[in-house]
Amino acid sequence: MDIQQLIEHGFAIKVYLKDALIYEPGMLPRYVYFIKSGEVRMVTVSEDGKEFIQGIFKTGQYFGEPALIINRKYLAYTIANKESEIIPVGRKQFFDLIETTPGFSINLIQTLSNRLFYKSMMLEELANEKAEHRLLTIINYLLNDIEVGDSLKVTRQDLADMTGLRVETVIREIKILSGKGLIEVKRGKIIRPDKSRLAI
Amino acid sequence: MDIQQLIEHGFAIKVYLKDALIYEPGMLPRYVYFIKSGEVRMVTVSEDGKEFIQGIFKTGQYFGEPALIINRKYLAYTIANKESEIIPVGRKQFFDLIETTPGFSINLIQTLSNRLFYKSMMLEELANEKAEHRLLTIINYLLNDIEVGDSLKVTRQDLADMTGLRVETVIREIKILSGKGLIEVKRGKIIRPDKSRLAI
DNA sequence: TTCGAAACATGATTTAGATCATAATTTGCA
DNA sequence: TGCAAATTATGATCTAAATCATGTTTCGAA
Repeated sequence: MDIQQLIEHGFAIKVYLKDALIYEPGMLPRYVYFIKSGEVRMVTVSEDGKEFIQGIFKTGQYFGEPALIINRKYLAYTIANKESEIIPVGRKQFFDLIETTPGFSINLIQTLSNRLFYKSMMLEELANEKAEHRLLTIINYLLNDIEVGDSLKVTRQDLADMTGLRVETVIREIKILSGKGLIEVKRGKIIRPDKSRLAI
Repeated sequence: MDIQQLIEHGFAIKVYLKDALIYEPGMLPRYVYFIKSGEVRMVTVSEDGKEFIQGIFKTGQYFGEPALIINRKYLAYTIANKESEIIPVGRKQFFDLIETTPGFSINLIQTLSNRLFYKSMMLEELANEKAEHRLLTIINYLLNDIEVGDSLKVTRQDLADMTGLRVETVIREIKILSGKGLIEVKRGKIIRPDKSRLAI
């Protein structure tokens, strides 16, 4: 589904400022959210306040469908990482889109499959693997999405929040991985090396 | 998609004996598997041999689509838990089904959304919550699928393999949960009580 | 009905990573 | 460009759960 098409169909754009809350756990889903510009993060928060990043969504992507489709309360908070233009699409309109927009249904199926793949991979890591392995897996996964020579723009805290580790542990393990030559770090930044070791 | 329809359309049924391997990590997906009868488990295995149960699939369900849809190698082993009749449906036929079978597309979207929901819940648990909380969450999730008064038919090892814990930890924590009255245990079996505390 | 294998149980010890404390860098923005 | 806030860094201690060891109980097949 093209965002431009949505706008032409008359859907309203809503602006969320940085750190604005889009929805929170316990709310019943009423919309699917399409991102015209900006970025949001989806996080769950444990009883003692620790965040886990369930996903990051960027321009052109949409989020919030699973809870709406199966009609269950949200599990996560979704928060704007920066000022973002979001198009909320109501339940009925969303199902209309699925039925009437050619290719949207298969696009949704692929999107869900991709997320499922990522979550299966992370579940295996969190259930069974030690800190070093977890970090290497996530780092290689993230490196896949950037150009050779570029660096990851995530903080150690972000990596901690994606792996369920603590920031001190991430800092220590990154040093170890770097020392072993398993990742390349320049001035604190993790770089995508010329030859990517892992094609995930 | 109705299994009976598949059979009428001439798809062959393959029988897997108990503990037979259906696919393993690294293989490129060629089929989606529909279960006519029986049960399979999908597990990932860590470097040191520890299993994690990614999912259990039963009669009438299908599995293996995400990897096929996004065309990536399988991450998990899929193994018959008991003798099972399985209908492998090739890539092309599967996409034909999506396009031509009324309701199949939306059924697939719902199925994927449900699995995503479960995996998001488990990721939060594995990333942030302690053994007791993890176990209580999974137990309540599983209790939802059985009748009041019935008992869970999973072993402590199964619970360990679903939560990333060790069997000794599961045994000890179940005693604690039972002692606190948070779960009901009779002769070693976890029972679904009259009033279910948690509707997840 | 018995016998061997699963499953459940429990104590002792170890350990990976959390937690706590404190400081050095880096960043962005006033 | 100066300075507070964010990020990175590092050592010391603590702890939840893993690991190891060794039963006991339950179950299913012969």
